Amino acid sequence: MARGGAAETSSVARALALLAAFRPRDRELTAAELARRSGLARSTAYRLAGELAGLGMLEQTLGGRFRLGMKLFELGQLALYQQGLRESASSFLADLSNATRQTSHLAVLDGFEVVYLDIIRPSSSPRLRSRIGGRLPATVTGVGKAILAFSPPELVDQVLSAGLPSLTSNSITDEQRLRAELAKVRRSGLAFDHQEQAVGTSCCAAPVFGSGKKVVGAVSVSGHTSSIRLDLVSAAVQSAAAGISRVQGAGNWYISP
Amino acid sequence: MARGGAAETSSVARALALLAAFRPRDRELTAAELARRSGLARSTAYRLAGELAGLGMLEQTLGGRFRLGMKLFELGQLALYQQGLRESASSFLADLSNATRQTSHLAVLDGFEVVYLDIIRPSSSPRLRSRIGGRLPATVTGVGKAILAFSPPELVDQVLSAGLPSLTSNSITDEQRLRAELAKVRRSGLAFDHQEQAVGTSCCAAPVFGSGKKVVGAVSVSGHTSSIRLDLVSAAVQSAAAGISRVQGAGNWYISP
DNA sequence: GCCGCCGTCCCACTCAGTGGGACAGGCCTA
DNA sequence: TAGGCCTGTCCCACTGAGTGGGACGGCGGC
Repeated sequence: MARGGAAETSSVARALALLAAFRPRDRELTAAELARRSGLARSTAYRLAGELAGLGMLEQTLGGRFRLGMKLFELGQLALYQQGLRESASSFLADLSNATRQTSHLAVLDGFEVVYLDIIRPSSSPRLRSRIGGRLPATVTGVGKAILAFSPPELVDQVLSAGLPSLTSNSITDEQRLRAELAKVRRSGLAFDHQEQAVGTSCCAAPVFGSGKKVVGAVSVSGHTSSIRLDLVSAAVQSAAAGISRVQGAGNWYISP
Repeated sequence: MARGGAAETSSVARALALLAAFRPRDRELTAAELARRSGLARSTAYRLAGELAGLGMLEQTLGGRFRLGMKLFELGQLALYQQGLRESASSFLADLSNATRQTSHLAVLDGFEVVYLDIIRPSSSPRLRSRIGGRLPATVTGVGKAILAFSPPELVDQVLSAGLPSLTSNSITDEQRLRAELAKVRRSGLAFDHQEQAVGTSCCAAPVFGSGKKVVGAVSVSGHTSSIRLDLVSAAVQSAAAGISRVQGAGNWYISP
């Protein structure tokens, strides 16, 4: 064999590089395009893609192009199901959206970023930029701050030392300010996002706890800054988070011990 | 190297065997359990699982056990997003559930089975057995029959020649009877499931078309046989399917050409 | 006509992946 | 307490599976 053009070595890493070559925009990619994006040799990419297609991880369309396969969706859904979080949260999220007439989110922390597990948007409400499965830096989102505030200090240190990204002029980029913010979140049980992730969007979030009172995620309600009253929705967000925590087996977590 | 215990050869196939070892029930598996289920050597399974964990496809919990990773969910969601179907269907599905007060489904065909892309259950409605990402034989479901009825004859022949599974005593197992049923579906634009997939559950489905008037999936409303009036929901199902088809770019598909 | 890019296939080389085995530790039952 | 069984974890010699360079024909634009 020979050295991979850039970095990857093992076969599985190469195969994953092919899958990771897909970005939200593109629906189908040619084998040559896959080779270019993954940095693999053309013939290798071609053969690997064919193999992945045989396994259902990719699908080959009539033009010989490739797109992400249904098996991938199936496995991903299984991953979610096994975490159990979304299942127990779904009805609470729906109630939350109905009551507030705003978009509600369920997210977990993965590395230094939050991943959205579920998003429920009332038909009346305008579409936001968030997407199920999408990810954002934890420090600029309400859900991220809600999770971090109740995470072990070592984790917070790691996240902070990785740098504080800035998505808008409101994003918190100062470490001390963020620590103070997290302390406030810890006291109130609520995290807010005042146009820190996107201009014109505000959000109110609360942490969700699992067994052992360990934080496992967060829920939020967000909407256009002009159309959402954070003070009015905060109680609903908090009670939804508490409800999900209860189902997750956290018992009565709030009202500081 | 040496022969795989059972069948698989390539590295990626081996890695996928590890992922496929997970079943809906189990949340976490030990490396040894993974080895047993996948038929791989213990040391191979151990190393591969570690590699997959490094890539985010698996997650390693404190006990050294493994579970499906968040990256998998992310990729699966991307696969769905790129198909575009669920996005455009979501509001129609929600309307459908609201209007009928029953569970609505969106499904596509994959091989000889249907895969559920989305399921919306009104909070009042009891939980059915269906699961997002779950699959069932096409011939015993309303959505499956709706899709098959408008699929190329060759595909129907393939599905039929693969055998007609029987999940309840109502499942159609006779090829001629199923062909007659599909013809009826083609005329009416509606497919029904009278306890053919599960005893006590009935369903009404309609096909969804994409560009070129090609069938791309189906929507359905289903509920407990005693609580659902199929004749009353059929119009709603049909109009929802038509709406999704319109958004998908199928134009006016119905009213036979 | 030429050029560039595509999908597809072949094949010799070689090193990455494989699995047998070893070791320590945990959890049973006896 | 001793024995058995099953873990997680690591090492390492062997080898065949995976790699990528290259070739071929077809397609589309200039």
